[in-house]
Amino acid sequence: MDDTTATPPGALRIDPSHRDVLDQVLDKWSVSILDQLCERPCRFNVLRREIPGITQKSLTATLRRLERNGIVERRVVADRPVAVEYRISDLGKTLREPVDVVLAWVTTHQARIDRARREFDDATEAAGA
Amino acid sequence: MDDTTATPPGALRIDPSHRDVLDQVLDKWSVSILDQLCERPCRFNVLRREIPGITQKSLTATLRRLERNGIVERRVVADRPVAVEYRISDLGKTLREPVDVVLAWVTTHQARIDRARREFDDATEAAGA
DNA sequence: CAGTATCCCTGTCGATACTG
DNA sequence: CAGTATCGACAGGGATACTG
Repeated sequence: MDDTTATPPGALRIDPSHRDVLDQVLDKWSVSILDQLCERPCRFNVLRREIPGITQKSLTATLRRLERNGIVERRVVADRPVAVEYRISDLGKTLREPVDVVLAWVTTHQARIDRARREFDDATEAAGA
Repeated sequence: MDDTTATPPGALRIDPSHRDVLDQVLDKWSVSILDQLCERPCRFNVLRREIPGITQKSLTATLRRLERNGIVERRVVADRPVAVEYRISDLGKTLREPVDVVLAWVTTHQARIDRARREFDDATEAAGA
């Protein structure tokens, strides 16, 4: 059945600038940071602790990139012992829904993807052997 | 204000396996291939032509990965002069909507993102100078 | 506390050449 | 036509050390 999944006429096509935005905003660590900052504003080391596996370097780089793209806001709270707070921007809030849609897709289809992978790997191995 | 930015109760959190799927399925070339195959099944060199900038190597690698994840199906059509057809799978069709949601987000907010980038770059440059 | 600076390693990507 | 094989260039990411 060529059901209604069939490509809607107005289907979107990707172009390099789209790619560029996706790379900057949906990369390895951005989604985790987004998750965290959607819950509450956070200081640097809180984010560091809440996101297992991330290094200072990657955290700094990702925060900078998200800040540059207007997704998060950086704000110096105190300066004696320096304190910096990151919070989600209004633009960033709008990103949450699309990301959740994608994550929901992953969750929904994960079992099927895993199965596909196993079958592929088995078939490949069998052929290769 | 500790407003209603407040995470909706059911908000999704990312985990490593989600990350892994996103990397395999929303990477540099996958979306373009998805776009193309959602329109019609294609042969290797047709895809190659339709997707500007992609190399054989990347096309092969991306198609294999998508095939492994059950997103596209590979099918040998003829074998005298070898002909191979790639088509979107049922699972792949379900990926289209989430991807379109993300692309729609990019399209909607691109101007704002561009502006944010310029402002950030200007501010950074001013500070750096 | 919140970074910056450096080194190094690995994976990725493109270009090129070759094959069934 | 549809790939595979190989190589060199390069960016991303981690570990470590240092700083205002």
